[in-house]
Amino acid sequence: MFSKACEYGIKASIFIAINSREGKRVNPKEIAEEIDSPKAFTAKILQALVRSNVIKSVQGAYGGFEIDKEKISKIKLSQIVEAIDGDNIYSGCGLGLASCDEYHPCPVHDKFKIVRTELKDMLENTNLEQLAIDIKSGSSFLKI
Amino acid sequence: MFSKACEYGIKASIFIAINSREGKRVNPKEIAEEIDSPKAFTAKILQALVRSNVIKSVQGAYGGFEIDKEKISKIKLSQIVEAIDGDNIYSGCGLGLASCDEYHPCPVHDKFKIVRTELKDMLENTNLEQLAIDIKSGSSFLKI
DNA sequence: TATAAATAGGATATTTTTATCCGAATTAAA
DNA sequence: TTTAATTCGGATAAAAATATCCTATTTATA
Ligand code: FES
Ligand code: FES
Repeated sequence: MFSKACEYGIKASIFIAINSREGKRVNPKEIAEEIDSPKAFTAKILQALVRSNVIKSVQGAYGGFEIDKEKISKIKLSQIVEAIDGDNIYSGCGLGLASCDEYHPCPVHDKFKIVRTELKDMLENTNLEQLAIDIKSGSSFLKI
Repeated sequence: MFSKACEYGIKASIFIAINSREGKRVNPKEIAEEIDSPKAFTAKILQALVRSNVIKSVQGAYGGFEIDKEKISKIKLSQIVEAIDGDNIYSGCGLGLASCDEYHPCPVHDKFKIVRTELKDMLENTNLEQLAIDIKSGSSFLKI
């Protein structure tokens, strides 16, 4: 469904959100350990998330990654997915036609569109704060 | 969402179904042209579909690929997807945890499960005959 | 101002997916 | 029985995704 990069990106964002709510910055090493991902690869993804304004980086000593507290509840899963995997999962044809077009539909268009829209709505209606809270309360997990 | 191999596999199966309904066998060259896919790669996928009993091959001169007429309406999209991409899209965790487990859920589990189940139901309730008919009537397309 | 801790980013390596090629095996028909 | 058309399957190549490594740059603090 999502690329590995995107999975790491989502989990990393959630972990950063948890820590930012407590005023703590985190670095790639901690993040990679917490979400069980390759550190250097994760660092690349973090850079991408910084460029697309999902997270913020602070360079230099005592730096790290963080998210403005007020922004945590405003960042939707869809922004993270789009930043890393692009919008194909939302708008692309399920069978790989050049574009998903009502007037030139692939055989699964009508049925696929419903599922795709539901996925889109789900991602657009889920924000980082919701996800961070569940981790914190121990009712969901970032690894294993 | 689906791999290229899976997209080609679905489109090829639909094209074979259309032709089998008319008693015609088709070969990888015709298939690749009709679904706009690389011929040799498509041939490999056809072999996999033969091995998993989705389609039937007839070797030698005047051979080709076909599907038993009575089977066309019985082959679900889900069988094709499973044969090529496996069952991860149905049963795997959306964030890549080792397994999707109610008792050890990832942060998006509850919401993701709903979408994943809807996708599964969609694929299980769609058969090749339905898809072939729309192509034949010109209301859906296999390429461009 | 020097130092140490941190992100940025380019180069490279590995793995997986996608794609191509070619000879062997099969088979219907001439 | 020979030929031509066809699938099968192994070997290889190319491209993309995933992963690693190293150096440059930034910056807070001693
Ligand atoms: S055209 Fe294929 S999903 Fe819309
Ligand atoms: S645990 Fe991640 S989707 Fe179920």
